[in-house]
Amino acid sequence: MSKSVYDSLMRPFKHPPLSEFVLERVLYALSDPVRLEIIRRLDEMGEASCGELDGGRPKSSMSHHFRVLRDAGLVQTQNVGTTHMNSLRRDDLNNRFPGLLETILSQHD
Amino acid sequence: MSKSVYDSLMRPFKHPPLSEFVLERVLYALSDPVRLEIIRRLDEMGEASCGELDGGRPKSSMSHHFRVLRDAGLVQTQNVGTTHMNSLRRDDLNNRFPGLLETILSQHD
DNA sequence: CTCATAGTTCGAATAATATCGAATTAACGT
DNA sequence: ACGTTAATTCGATATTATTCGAACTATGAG
Repeated sequence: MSKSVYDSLMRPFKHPPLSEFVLERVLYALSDPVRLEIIRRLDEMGEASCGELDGGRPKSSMSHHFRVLRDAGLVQTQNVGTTHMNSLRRDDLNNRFPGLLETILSQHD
Repeated sequence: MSKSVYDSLMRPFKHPPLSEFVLERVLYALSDPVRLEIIRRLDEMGEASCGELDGGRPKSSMSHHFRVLRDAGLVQTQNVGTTHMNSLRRDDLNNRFPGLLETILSQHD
């Protein structure tokens, strides 16, 4: 599911394995407006750096939110040069919680 | 959607209208293990009193959790005699957030 | 009317989160 | 090496939640 090819690039961050995904933690991570917005943008954009997604918010705040999202298994972050590229762990999420991500992302207003 | 017939029975509790449902609030309400369990039991049982769903937990704690669930629009509570009967606001939820409740309830482990 | 039952509300203690500046780390360009 | 950029970690503060006993409310039974 996760690409072992990229493992070395993702070393600095803990990306939990499927077996450690917890539904409550995923729902909690998505219950914050800032984090939900991050997920929506990543859904549209495919991938984005942290800087592209702050809405003028301090980096340290954003970093915190990204960590919550990573810990929940929603986002994976890989170092590419000096920036951190984030993307959704779509396949992993759909494998562990079928339909959940798509259903939440399909909600509007 | 909500039955006006029952309005008088539900007076003591504020049940938000569809227009006030907020996705983040719903996700937050479900991110607590106790509350998620309540929702799962209500899904199985159809309806239940508060007392039937406490797992030996204090009444005041349960009352708090039910309030969070009501405020999010997940649960409706009506006074019937001396007990409070709770049930899922299935139709309202499916109307406002199509598929969300079912998708979350279909997750296991 | 009195008592018991079912839940709520209040209040206080504890715990968990959020926010953000400052210091830190890492990788790149020159 | 040095400076720059990108983002994390640290630490402090503030906000918000959780928990639960005690007091309160409402309903029904006797």
